Amino acid sequence: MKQRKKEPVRTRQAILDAAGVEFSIGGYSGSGLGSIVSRAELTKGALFHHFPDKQALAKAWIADALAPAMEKLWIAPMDVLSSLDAFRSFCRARCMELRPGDPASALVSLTAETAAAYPELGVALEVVFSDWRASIATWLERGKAAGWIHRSIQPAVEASFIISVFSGFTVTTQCRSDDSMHRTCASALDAYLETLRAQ
Amino acid sequence: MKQRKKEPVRTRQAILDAAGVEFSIGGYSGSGLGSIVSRAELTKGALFHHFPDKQALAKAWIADALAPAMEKLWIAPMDVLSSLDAFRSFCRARCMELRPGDPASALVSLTAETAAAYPELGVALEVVFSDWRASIATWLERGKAAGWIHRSIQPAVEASFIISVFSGFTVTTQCRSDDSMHRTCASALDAYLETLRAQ
DNA sequence: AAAAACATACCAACCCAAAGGTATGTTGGC
DNA sequence: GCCAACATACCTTTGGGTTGGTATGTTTTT
Repeated sequence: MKQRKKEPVRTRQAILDAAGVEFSIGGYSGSGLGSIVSRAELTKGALFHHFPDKQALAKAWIADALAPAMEKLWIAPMDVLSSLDAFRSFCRARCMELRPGDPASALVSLTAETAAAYPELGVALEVVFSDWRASIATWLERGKAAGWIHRSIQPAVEASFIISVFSGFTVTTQCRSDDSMHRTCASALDAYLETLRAQ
Repeated sequence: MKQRKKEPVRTRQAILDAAGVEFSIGGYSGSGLGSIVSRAELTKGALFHHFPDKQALAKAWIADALAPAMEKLWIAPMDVLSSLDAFRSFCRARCMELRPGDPASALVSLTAETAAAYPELGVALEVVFSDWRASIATWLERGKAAGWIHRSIQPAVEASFIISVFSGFTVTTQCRSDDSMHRTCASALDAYLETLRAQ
């Protein structure tokens, strides 16, 4: 029996990575465990050693891969944005990159697909949304305190709105292969963000 | 053999209805043809007589059920909205009703799930989006001409944005069972729409 | 008008591949 | 030696899809 070197953490990560690719393309129901393990060049034995079942795998992926990816690409960079214009160009950049591989796109697609049928996954995904939302709310708070965000803005409500806008973009841009829709979305968001400016 | 009375159109519709329920809950990959026909109290024979395969069934449902439903609930009512305030309360109402059964919710969820993996379905869904977008753009045009929408607004861009906002709402409201998120979304959209007002 | 001929609508049973998951190994490493 | 970390083989169910037939209309013929 051809047995590979034993590297549990590496193996686990390989499975999560493969699962991520499959989930991002085919969604949850559309991704078979067979495709996942073969993509990772492993076997079901390895998979079921690390995860009790498919849903647990998905939850682990959400918590251990998707959430960190969101943190890295969409949340952490906001810490250094100290003006509305900086935020706007940040949003524009994220916007133009919205494609199936992007963590935000995966987050949204998976939520849309599974939240109704698999409440447990919905909860796990909501956690990620929640962090995202909170980070934007915090940023808005900072902006209000520093004076570059209008006083009338309610950070919590506004953050929910912005999250929804990005979520919507990931859906509406999904049908088009060219990036005309991406540009339109980026422009529209840009125009909208201008309304947050302190006068 | 127990054979029901032959009512092809009724049968076809029953299958489409059942498919709609299943798709709205479990998505495309998550819905089996078995569940669909059993829900319709029919058999696979009936299904495959009316539709060549699963994808064709989905496409037929999109064109013959989803699109009309969108037209009826989200598009046609806009014809009689002759002020920004009327539009705002219309949007608020649609917003509060955003749940898995709503056509917009199904449209968004299915798009998020299938657009990447099943381009043909993506095209069919894009058609629905396109009509929706066009109707809002037209409404904005009317508003500009009549003077209750600000001159600087670009109807096409703005329409895309509004569609995205609704799409995003269907996703972000999906995890929560209570309607707190619905209210937040409705309020945020309401505040946003105010910025379209002619001064 | 009735019967024969044809076409449509549907059912029951089956097929095979793939699904998620289990049981039973081996093997590397402390 | 022993247990964690894998591999192999298999099991059961469900997936989409087919097959062959039968009941029901509809049309044609006489």
